[in-house]
Amino acid sequence: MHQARRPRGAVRAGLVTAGLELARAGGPDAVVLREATRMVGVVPNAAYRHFADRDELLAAVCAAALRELADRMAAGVARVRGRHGDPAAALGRLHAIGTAYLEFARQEPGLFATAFALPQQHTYEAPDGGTGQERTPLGHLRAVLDELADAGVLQQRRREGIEYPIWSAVHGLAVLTGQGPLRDLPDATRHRLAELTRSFIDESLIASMPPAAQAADGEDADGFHTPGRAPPPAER
Amino acid sequence: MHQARRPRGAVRAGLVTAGLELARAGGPDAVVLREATRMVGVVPNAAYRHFADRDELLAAVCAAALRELADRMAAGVARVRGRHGDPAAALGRLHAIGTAYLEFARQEPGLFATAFALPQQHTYEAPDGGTGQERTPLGHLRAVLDELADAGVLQQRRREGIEYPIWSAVHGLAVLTGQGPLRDLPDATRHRLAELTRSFIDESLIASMPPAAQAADGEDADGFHTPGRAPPPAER
DNA sequence: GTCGTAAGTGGACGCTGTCCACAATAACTG
DNA sequence: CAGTTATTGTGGACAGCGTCCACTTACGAC
Repeated sequence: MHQARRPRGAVRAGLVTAGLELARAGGPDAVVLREATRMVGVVPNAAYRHFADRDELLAAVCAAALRELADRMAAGVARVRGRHGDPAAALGRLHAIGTAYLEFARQEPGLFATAFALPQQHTYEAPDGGTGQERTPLGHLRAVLDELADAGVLQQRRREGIEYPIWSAVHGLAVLTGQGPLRDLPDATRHRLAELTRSFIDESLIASMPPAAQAADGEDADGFHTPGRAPPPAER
Repeated sequence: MHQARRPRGAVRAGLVTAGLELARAGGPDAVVLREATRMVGVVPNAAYRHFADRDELLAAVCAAALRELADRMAAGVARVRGRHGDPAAALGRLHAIGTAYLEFARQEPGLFATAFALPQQHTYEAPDGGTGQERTPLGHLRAVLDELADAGVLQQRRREGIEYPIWSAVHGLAVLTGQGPLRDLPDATRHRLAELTRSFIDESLIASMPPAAQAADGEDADGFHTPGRAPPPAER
């Protein structure tokens, strides 16, 4: 019983899906080639018709994980009401982006770790010929920051490059409280840290935040930013 | 020819040293038990007399890598002249900490990745019975922030918990520009991002930085913060 | 209808982490 | 100082992994 042929590209797509499932369950190290082929129902070597080696499969899985993160960020942004250019709405959208980022890292630790574990080689170019930042986390962040600058919340001369420190702060928090040394903190403390980081960014972003902007807090995804006093951060 | 016995604990220490070497060259995944035993000159199973499994060896290597990072941060701080409590010196020490952190991540990417890749189990308690934060990155950061608060640069009511957003920003930048999607940026851009993040932190930290504090820039480790205009950050 | 090529199979290799039973030394006991 | 015991290193084995090779099959183009 040789070769129960599948439709064009079904095996490749199946391998990526299977790899994504493995990554969701156990991070990048868990995406093992043989197991993926087993899930697709094909012999291990079949994978080598679609990927040069395991790293190339992992690269595809990473790209998929990154896209899922980007999509969740976009969904979080879209959930914030208010017309483009409204200062409060723009700030709410920035908060929504950070919240979506941190929630993804917490709810899908395996996928989050995989999204940023792209192997040495294989940068895996996006197939559609865009500028390459439409559906990436950085692309979404830039769009919101541009809106903040348009709305006058963020001064134009401070706009350039500001996405990197902001991304770093949110990403660093996600990593440290995810797999990092701050991982087994209680949820309340984790929320407190997220709130702390959010206000840290806000205070660096704008000289004086209008009261209306602070009201935009309620627009956040699902009460992730609990205003109640959480216990102070734990040691080490 | 059985057993050319070594002094007490020499094998264990040798395994950790060998593991550290492997981690330095290739990150946490490269610390492979059999290779470490080969370097020590012992049979693979000998490792199981000192570690329950590979993860426990990795945990020890992680702790060593983390300690090396902490020591470099301490060295960077110690290099900044100026008495304790002097605002400019305190700010210089904060900058030195961040610089040391980023330089370690850039010069020793394998060790840096390993330091934060502690396996699921095996938290690896420090043997000396201290409070557990003396020689850790967080401990050093806290000490400098305490000094900044004492010196009046950082308001006391903003002191609590501020170490986490700052750590997150620096760590996030290190990760993103190290193994992350921003890894193959030219050095000049990388420095510009570091400078950008530093001023981002400064602006969130203090309402108005005294001019004297800005002069403390010169105290930084080795001109990592080049004041010259670097090209703007690259795309994606 | 023939034929080239893409796609899947089977078997093998070396490497890894880990387990078991055994041997020899170091350390403690009397 | 003699004998027991715990510690440490050895040898051999196993399954699972990534990867390579030679072979076979089905599909699509001419």
